[in-house]
Amino acid sequence: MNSPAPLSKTRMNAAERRQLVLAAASKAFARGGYYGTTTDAVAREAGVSQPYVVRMFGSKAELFREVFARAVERVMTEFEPVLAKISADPENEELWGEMGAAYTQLLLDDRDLLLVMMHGFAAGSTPEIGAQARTWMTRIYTEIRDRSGATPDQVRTFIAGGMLLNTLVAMEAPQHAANDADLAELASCAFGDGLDAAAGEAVDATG
Amino acid sequence: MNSPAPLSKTRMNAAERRQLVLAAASKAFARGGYYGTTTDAVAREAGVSQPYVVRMFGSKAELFREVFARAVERVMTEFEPVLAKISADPENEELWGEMGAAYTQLLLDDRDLLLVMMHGFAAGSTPEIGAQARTWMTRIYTEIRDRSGATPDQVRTFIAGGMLLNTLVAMEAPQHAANDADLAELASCAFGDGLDAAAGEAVDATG
DNA sequence: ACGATAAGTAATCAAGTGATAACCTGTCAA
DNA sequence: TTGACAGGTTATCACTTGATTACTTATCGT
Repeated sequence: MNSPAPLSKTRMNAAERRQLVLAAASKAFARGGYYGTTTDAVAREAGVSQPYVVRMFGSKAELFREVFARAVERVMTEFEPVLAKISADPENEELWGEMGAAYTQLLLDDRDLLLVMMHGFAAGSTPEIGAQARTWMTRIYTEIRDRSGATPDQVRTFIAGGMLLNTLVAMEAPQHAANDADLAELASCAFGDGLDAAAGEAVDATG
Repeated sequence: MNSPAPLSKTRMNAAERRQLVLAAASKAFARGGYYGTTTDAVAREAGVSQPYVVRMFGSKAELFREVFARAVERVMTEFEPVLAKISADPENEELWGEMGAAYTQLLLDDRDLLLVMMHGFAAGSTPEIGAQARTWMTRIYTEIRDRSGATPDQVRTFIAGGMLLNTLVAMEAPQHAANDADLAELASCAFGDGLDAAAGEAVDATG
């Protein structure tokens, strides 16, 4: 299937290589989701052989689980300081904007994380993934709720906004905003400022 | 691959059969998304042979496009009367609740529609699907905005709520709410009333 | 009756896919 | 030096999957 010429003869220790493969898998799964991504694509992205990827994680499903978990954990970590602020000053509605900004920033920083997260949720009807997806969604919800002391509806609204952002990124709305004023309006409304930075280079109208 | 014994010798005309296959495809794609669903699964669901499905629509991608389009169109149709009301009485904030209720009702009525829609959006990075996904998202946005006369942010908030509902349904949150009080709280907050009806039979904790 | 056309199916394929087994080769302790 | 283990790869498999081709058989106008 795939057998990249080893770029260098020097070897990595397993832990290092593992991180590298996880990063590659994150990128690959972000694009295609669970079913739409082959282990070979991950391997190529990582610059290793396909059997190595499979053996390293046992199975494709196991690999996805790990990538999924890392993504959610990273998101939660990024929320942490803002949640601390909200916890200290619960009345300050403005801090929710800061939460949104944190999410948007993460998106600009590493969109793959959020896309992986979304694909995990979307593949929730697949039993192997679904249970984990529910667990993570619950964790996200309770963490935000408990740390912020917000009402369920406040938390719901925030998470909902995140889901829309994920969706817009998944359909590459920012890249195509230049060709569609209405889509641009929705995107800029959802992303707030900093969208322009996110857009990167636009894509021609045929895309 | 699949060759179901013809249940009856009587034939349908193509148009009828087409609708039947589209309904089956809707169900199948709702579960697995684009990549996670085989044409054979669609065929089995429809009770026809796999080659027939492919030939009838030209390709799997074409079939999905049609299913996707029907789903979005159906959703828009369902919004129509409520949008008319909002248009006539723009100040009445309560009508947005009615929009949400319309969406929830559609969800209870035929969750497949919304799941297909979501999977279409989620698969947006696949070029064949992405362009259509963006077109539809734009259509939904402009339609709601123009017919209601609402601000972009009002519309954004509404669509965001829809995306969360889709996600929760995709991960089968209602069915598992009984086993997880926090997930149940989020779900009941997102769905509003009528969730209990949606839950149907719960599923044991291993699911 | 009959033949043309539409509504299907059976058989088959080439490509792709996750996984396994067997093998190679740096690296490092003794 | 050497030998053993960790870090990889090559080769290969069984199975799936979308698609194509060729065939069968209802149905209906004449």
